[in-house]
Amino acid sequence: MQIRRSRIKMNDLTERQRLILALVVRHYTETAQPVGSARLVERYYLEMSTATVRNEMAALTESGYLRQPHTSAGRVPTEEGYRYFVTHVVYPSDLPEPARDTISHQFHQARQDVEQWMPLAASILAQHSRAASIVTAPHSERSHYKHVELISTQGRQVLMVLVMTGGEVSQQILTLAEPVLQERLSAAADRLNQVCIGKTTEEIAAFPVRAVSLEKDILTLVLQDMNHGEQRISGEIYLDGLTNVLSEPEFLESGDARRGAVHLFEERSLLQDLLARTTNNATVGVVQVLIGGEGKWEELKECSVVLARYGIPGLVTGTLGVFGPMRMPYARTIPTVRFMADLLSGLVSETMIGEEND
Amino acid sequence: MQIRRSRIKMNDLTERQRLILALVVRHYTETAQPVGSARLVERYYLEMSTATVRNEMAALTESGYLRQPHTSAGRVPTEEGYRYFVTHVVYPSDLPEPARDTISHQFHQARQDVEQWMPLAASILAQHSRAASIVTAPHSERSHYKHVELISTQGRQVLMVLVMTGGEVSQQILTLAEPVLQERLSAAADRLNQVCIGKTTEEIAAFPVRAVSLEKDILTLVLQDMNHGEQRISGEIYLDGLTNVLSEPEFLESGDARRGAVHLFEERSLLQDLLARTTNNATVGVVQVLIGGEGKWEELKECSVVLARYGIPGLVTGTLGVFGPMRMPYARTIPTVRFMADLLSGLVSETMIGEEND
DNA sequence: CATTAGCACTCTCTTCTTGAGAGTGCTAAA
DNA sequence: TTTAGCACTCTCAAGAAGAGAGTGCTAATG
Repeated sequence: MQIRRSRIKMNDLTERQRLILALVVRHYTETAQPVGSARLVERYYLEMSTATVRNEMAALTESGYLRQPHTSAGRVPTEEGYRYFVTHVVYPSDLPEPARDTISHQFHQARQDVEQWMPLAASILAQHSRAASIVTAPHSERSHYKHVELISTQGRQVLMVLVMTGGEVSQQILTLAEPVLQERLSAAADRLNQVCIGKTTEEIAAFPVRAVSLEKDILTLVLQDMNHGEQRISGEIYLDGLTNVLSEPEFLESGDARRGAVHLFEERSLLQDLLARTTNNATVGVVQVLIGGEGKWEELKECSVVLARYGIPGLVTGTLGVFGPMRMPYARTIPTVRFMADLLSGLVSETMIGEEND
Repeated sequence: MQIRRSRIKMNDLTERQRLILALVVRHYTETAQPVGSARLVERYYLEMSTATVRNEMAALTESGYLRQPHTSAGRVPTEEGYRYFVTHVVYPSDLPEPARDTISHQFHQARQDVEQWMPLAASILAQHSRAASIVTAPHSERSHYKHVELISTQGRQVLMVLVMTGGEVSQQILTLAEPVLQERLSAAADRLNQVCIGKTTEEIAAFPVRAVSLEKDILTLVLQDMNHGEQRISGEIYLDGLTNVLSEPEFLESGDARRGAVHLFEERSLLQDLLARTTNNATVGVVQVLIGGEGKWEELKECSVVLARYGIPGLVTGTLGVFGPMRMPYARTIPTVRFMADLLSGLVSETMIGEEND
């Protein structure tokens, strides 16, 4: 909004105001209660009187960084307040050693089991951030054909399993005009595999179409599948830790907030949209903080989302992050998300780099 | 409990008592409010006075089928009351034609896309039962090897994709002692595929172990994967419609109930346990109703679960069902679950029957 | 003898009142 | 510029009172 920009200049706060803003944010994050001048002075041994703090708070309120739930209550950070806190006060810091070790260790346990990586990442992220986590599987921007397998089932139904060079797998049912024996299916698959291996969608689409009906049908389906995969913005979405969020007071009290959170978690298309619109052009490894839905998402009105992309830029990437109340311990959450993104990027590089080697 | 058995005889209710119990259940299911004698007479045009109804209600309360939240409130069905209702009053009925058509139609849309079957089943089930749905992917009790694919990635890491004859797919990372070229990997996979195709875990395990190190490693991993698949009780779990349940008054008001429901939905191992213990020896197509956790599941204290197994008995089976408040429209939910189970059974037969044909 | 009208009684739920507590803003002094 | 002092505001919890819904019991009825 323009009003916002013009009314609030980035560095219009004195050192002392920044301190007080930071302390209000910190105290509110911990207690979920509006914080008053007296509490602040007492709790943090401030070397000024409550009246001084009151004056500064009045100034911060005037500037739009704090607000009062009602006339005679303490102060609560506004969206702007959190935003200022995140950009100007929380300096990029690394996750402390012990936490890094724990996470690395937890991850190392499941190194072999590819299928466990994503749910595990989601679980660890949820556990360490004490919020809800969102992790998408790494997704290739270009698919390279590796192998197709045709499995005869009943009569004219054929199950097709398509494997890409990154290890992505997709399945489809193909209904033929007439029953075909497994041998013929295998032969067809073999021929296709020889011709298509390592090829991209465009390369396969450019093949001269042969007259052989069975192979043509399969090829069409293969292309459709590969295209479908490339069209999608992200891989499968893994979620965890919804309970963490729902037990925060914001969500216990407000039925609206709760509905929003649960809805966000159930409606994958909503999540897809959120991830696509916020991290689409984001740089890998850079943490983005979305506070209060930014007017675009009604469900996120009282929430914040901390996101980062991971993977190999331009090749395979995924998104991961955390969703919680606006009153979130950003100082801990942001480094956690960054660390997890780096960790998964490493994992993806190790596994997927072969894609370009064939 | 023994007390329960001895105090309540199955058919100790008069026709009129059964009617009143049924009406209390029905009215309470609709309104979520304790039902009083006057309401009942008025609402259902009963040809008796409120005093008579009061007497019968007193009798039903004495027998343990109804209870009063407090002295001067209306009646609410007890667990026993619901149980009696489900077993003696709701007679097995089919889902009405229009609902069947709608469901079949919705399903037909996604016939080709195997990967959409399970989430779609969960979504439809949630939508039609207006509760939360639980669907597990069909799971083979015996795995038959179909094909393995080895994909060279970085250095010593190899991605293995294993396909079974029902179309099940699993992936693992294999770390070799030294780097191996893609050609050698493909050759090894080819040899393995020729030898193992169609074999079960036991048959493969019985092979004389060759000295060739690479193949041996792969074979070990293949076996481990197949075993792992057979050990699991069910396939992946798909959930939907948690919002439906959470917007029921029971869950809006009681934080405990809400926590229980969300916890059940997040903790897959809990669900696994629930499904395993209730439907393990169940007959395919028979609907089971679990009311109030039966003392075994704290999380289900105020909830009911309606479950059925589907698939081909002894070969591939899965479980599907619905989870909601104890105050559930069983007369609609039970036929819906049964119909969905039959539908999926059909689908599985069509697709998977090939398993025995090789 | 089962059924029913009549009635006193019980318990919850909502609304209103009241007082304590926390916090503010303003003014005037240091 | 900072701070002590103070009147004022607003919420929240606890208690009081009345309405409403429903019950159980008793005595009358076909």
